[in-house]
Amino acid sequence: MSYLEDAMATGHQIPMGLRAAYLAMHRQTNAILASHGETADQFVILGILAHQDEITQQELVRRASSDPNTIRAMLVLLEGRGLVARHGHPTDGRARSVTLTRKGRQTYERLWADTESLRERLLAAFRPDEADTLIEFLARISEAMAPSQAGKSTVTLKGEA
Amino acid sequence: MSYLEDAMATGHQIPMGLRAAYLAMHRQTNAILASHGETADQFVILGILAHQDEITQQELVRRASSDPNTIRAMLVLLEGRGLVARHGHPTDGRARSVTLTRKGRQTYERLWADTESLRERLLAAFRPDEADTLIEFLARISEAMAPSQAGKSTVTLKGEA
DNA sequence: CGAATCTCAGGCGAACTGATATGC
DNA sequence: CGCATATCAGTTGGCCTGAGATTC
Repeated sequence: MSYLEDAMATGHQIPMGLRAAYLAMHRQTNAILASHGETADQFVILGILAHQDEITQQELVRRASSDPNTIRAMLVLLEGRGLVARHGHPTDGRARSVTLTRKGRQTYERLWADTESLRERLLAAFRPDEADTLIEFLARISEAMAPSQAGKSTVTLKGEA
Repeated sequence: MSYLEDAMATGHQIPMGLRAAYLAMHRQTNAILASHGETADQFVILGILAHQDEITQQELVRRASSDPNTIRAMLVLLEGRGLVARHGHPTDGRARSVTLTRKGRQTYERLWADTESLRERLLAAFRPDEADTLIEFLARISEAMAPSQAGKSTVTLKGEA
């Protein structure tokens, strides 16, 4: 195999591997949470709020790698079930600040416990230093795929930091 | 931070990082393919067929990390647009073997070219040896998240290979 | 017979586009 | 004014469950 064919194969394997890994994790998570009437994506929202409460929907959009319309629809669902609450932002009249209700926090803690075995299986596959490397690699992918990077290819990287 | 808290944070960062990376890539791919009326997931199907034609839907399900109903629905769409064809399997009467049409192959080659800059941006973020490591790490995640591994946690790994 | 492959009907969460209202 | 935040209507692709037909 030539150098170019190697690069082409690698350029194909990373997206396909990333896809397979994410979908496998997403399915397993959904399978576990389905018995509680929850989804993996809702679990993500609750998790973000559990770690930092009282944030705007805009901030939720950013941290959940989602978009305003999707986040709003999910919050409407979660609010209807009494897991989150939305209030007007104290200083910015446009914003809505989202918080976990007590029921929401209790629900999240149970879901976190139920998904413990999943995280164990994940961590068991990596040494501590490997896990750190993996996390850094994943961050590099996110950065490289960021919308602001559109149009910037290998060549244009020359003049950058 | 204690050892346990470190492990907990890592167990949280890997799924969130994986999610962010995949969604970012998926969005960028969809954004590029949208002008051709294609989706990233359809591009995946075409890519699998382009690399190995004449496979069963079952095999497509496995390689695309999908499920039979989804694959069928997507193939119906692709077949309606003349990109793929389905025939009865020669030896197994239950199976349907799927092939790319000439139009399908031409379409795929154009989509592959259009997404070239995306793969370049991805590869530019990693040294060749890092890319290999990343691919191996992603494969480990898929393996750890495989449905057959359900119920097997860290503890049960002791008696395994 | 059981198991595997595919089809079909129906429903749903998530993501998108585009337009709109409101406050910075 | 432009810009940011959020809402709303509508559409879609993708994924799921559950059922069935057919074939191995």
